[in-house]
Amino acid sequence: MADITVELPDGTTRTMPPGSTVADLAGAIGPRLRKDALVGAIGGHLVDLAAPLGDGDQVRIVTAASAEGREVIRHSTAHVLAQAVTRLWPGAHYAIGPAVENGFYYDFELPGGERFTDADLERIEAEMRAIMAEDQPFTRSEHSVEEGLRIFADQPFKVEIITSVSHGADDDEDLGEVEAGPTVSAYTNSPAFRDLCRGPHVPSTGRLGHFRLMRVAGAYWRGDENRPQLQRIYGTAWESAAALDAYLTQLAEAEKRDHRRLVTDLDLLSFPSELGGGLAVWHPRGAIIRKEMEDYSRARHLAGGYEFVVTPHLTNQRLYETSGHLSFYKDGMYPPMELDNGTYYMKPMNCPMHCLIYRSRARSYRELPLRLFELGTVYRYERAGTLHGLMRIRGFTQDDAHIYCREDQLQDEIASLLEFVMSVLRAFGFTEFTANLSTKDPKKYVGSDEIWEKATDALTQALEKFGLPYEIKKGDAAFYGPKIDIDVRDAIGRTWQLSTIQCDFNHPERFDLEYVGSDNARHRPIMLHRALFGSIERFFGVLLEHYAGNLPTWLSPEQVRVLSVRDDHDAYAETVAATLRDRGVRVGVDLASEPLGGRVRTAKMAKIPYVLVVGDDDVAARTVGVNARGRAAAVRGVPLDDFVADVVREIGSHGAPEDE
RNA sequence: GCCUGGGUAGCUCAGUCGGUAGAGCAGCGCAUUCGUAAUGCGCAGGUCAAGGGUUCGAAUCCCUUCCCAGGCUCCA
Repeated sequence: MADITVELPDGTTRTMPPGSTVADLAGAIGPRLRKDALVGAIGGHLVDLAAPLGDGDQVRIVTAASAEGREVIRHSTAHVLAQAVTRLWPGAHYAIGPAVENGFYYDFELPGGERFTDADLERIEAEMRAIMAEDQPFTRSEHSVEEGLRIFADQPFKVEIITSVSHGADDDEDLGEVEAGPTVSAYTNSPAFRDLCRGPHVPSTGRLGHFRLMRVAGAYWRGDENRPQLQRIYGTAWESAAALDAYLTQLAEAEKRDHRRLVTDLDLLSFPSELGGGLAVWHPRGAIIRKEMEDYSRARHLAGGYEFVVTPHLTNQRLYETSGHLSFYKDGMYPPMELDNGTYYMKPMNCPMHCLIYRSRARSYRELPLRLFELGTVYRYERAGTLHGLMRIRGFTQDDAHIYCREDQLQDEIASLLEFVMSVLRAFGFTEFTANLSTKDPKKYVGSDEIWEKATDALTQALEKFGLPYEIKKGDAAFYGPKIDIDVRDAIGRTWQLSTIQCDFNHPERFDLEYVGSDNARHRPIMLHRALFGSIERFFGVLLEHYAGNLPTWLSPEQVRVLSVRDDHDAYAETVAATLRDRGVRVGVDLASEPLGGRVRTAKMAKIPYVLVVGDDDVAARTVGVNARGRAAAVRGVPLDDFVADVVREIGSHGAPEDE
């Protein structure tokens, strides 16, 4: 047999003896690579190290510390999880077990309807470590469909997968397990355990080990709430102990900055159970932050050519019949109130009401674009299990605007909108943005193809203009028009979807909105929906987590706290506070009733940007001792007037003590 | 809505086999007068989420409801 020549990623070629595998190739390149190699990629398709090479193949060796490598590790760890569970619970059925972001899961059905508890995780983890210590090889085998059905005869979920794939189903979930085709593949890592799987896997279980089982959860088979609910075990797995530690540290960090903890610790707001789930009351400190956010938003909107409107929280159902929402979204609305003059609903959105304002009189083309803005509070009956602090809540306030414009204005309007959105988000400390562009679902849409194309173009060009990285989500648009969603990246690298810009060809039609053009004829305007924060509550939560509670000075409820060293400095402390207050600074005073150290600590724990300490020297020289948040040492003897000027400047520029 | 786990003082949590509830922090009072992350002592604080059941006796066992956490599903 002739030698095999393969091409490596750098373009060089290498000739190998016939029958060589990916592992042989890695070994030929270097012993270190042979050791680090986890799987290979032939023509971009991941394969086991044991896979044979073919002449002319383009081959790449994949090591553990790569996205592909981690995915393989996670997938292989999931197999070991299933193996451990079948050892501990003989007769357990295992369903699917893919790699996911940061880890993996596996779904099980235990004999006799038994459930996992948190305590079981420890046992399972120990069993997994034993399997890894046994260093079992993962061996691939291929079978006909009939054979596959026989092998997995006692695994009903596997049988269902094999059956559906062999019938040509193209369910993504199934394809994670097996590839469509006349054969199915399986991996055996001990005589006692075999799993249906497309692979590839690490060469042996000994290559795994930097993992941790995280939690038990219920999950519907096939993600369908009408089908049985399985027991899902989630885990995380990494290529090294260091990577695992880094991940666990990041989780701990995220937990520390959980907004639900911070709102309590900082006394910002609460969710009294008397109100029912998903409804918050804002305490004074939280309300100050919120007011600052709203004031800033209003000021920017005013400057941006928006007109403010106000609409009621309650409406007759006729409105939602006109808008068409009722038939679609009734489930998400609070139930109707039947009154003698009709049926009323809490409003779940502001758009239809803004349309009524537009329609309240004849509109001229000269008025367009007409930008209506409202901090509109809406109520949506989110299902109980979906509520999550401020992030998913039942009563919330949208910074909602609807822009009515002519077709020839669409392009410019969208471009300036995008700029406006990013500019406002930057003022809140976000610097990294990405976007998603959702395009037409060909099966479900209203409006002409022409207008869809025009609007999609306008959105695309705006994204290009600002160099915003974006992904196209084909068919993801609402039926009424294409949209851009903007994600921000926070201080610890998580992304949050905040803003949205949506084209709407439906409302203008349903509300019969018109304007009189320069040609004296009636035309239909285009409507844009856009929210910048999305919801104030959610944005507030995101901000808290982004800053870990250390809000920039302009947003801090208490910007400065003045502490006197002894009570004969109390009067001067009050003078300092009054001076700051006169300049619009929010300032508190903590007089000398308990030791200074304790008062400093209290102020620090409240994350107050500036703690001022005043004693003998300061009274004499009209100075303050400045202890800035995030700074190791205090600065003594700062002239009061200098401090006032600095802090006023910082507030105006949306700065924080940490910036200096 | 579904699965699992929870709900004990304002917060964080302990409470053994079913025998009427405990700590730290916070709060209040008194003392302390102190130069940068916890001054001391004392006091008060509870329908053990709510309702029902079992029991001589329930924070503890059972049922229902509400709320919370993590998932699933959903998210106009």
